[in-house]
Amino acid sequence: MTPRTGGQRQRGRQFPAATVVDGVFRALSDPTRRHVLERLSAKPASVSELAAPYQMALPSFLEHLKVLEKSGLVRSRKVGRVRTYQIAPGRLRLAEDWLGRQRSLWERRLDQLDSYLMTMKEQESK
Amino acid sequence: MTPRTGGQRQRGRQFPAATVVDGVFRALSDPTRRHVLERLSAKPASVSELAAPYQMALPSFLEHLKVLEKSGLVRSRKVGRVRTYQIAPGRLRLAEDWLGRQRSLWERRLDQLDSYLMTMKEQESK
DNA sequence: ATTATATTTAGGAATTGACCTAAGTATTTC
DNA sequence: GAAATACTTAGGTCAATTCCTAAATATAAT
Repeated sequence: MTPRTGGQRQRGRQFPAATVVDGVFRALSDPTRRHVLERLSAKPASVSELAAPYQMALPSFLEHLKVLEKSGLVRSRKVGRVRTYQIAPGRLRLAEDWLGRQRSLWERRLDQLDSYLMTMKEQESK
Repeated sequence: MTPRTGGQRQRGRQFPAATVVDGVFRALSDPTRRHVLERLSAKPASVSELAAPYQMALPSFLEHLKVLEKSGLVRSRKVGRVRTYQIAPGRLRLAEDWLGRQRSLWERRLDQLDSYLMTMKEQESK
């Protein structure tokens, strides 16, 4: 019953438990989505208001909103036929924290050994 | 010779000029890649050293390193047959800045109007 | 010169992501 | 209640991502 019958070994991702952070960074990796977030920083807005600046078809744009909401970066509520989106700051801080932690770590390091192996001659590689 | 002959209108992405930030966030959206970065925060390491903890095939793992390097988050140099990777702090700060800017913006906002439309009843939507 | 080591390249398959058009559904408005 | 309005759902294409195996290349060691 064990796998490994033939060709493929593993198909999906190496880390099945994609953390929340994954989703946040993925959501942020798209310019449209980042623009939307910037827009929402100013104030909440409806789907059509948010979609207006883009020439993208509505359903496509909706996908982006779904990604954002699933990542926890925004929340939405529907009142009547209008759905309004709003920023949800929590997740953002999560990403920021990861980055900050990392940065502080390696900044100290790099400061310390400044160059290490790497600076020994700048001999390119590519 | 112009497109738009039939069905499809636009194929690629809406923003052809994917900024540097795009790549950085994308690179960060994968747990393997984040782990590698964490690892490199401690000190530079070779491909095989970095790959060791993962059961992934080497070529697959190499892909991740390439993504990281293309995003500018790490740099590498090959000496002899060994390629060594190292953190490159610049890009990271870029991402951190974007996040920080955003956060400060909306934190102020949310503080101000605290609830707005959204809190009017918590009527779910899903 | 061989053999071992450390990557690299080539080539593929499955999934996911980002778009699209067309056709709903639910709420107002008139 | 008929027609707008504001999303939603369904279904499809194409490209990029994420893994894989097998084979190649470059260096180092013997």
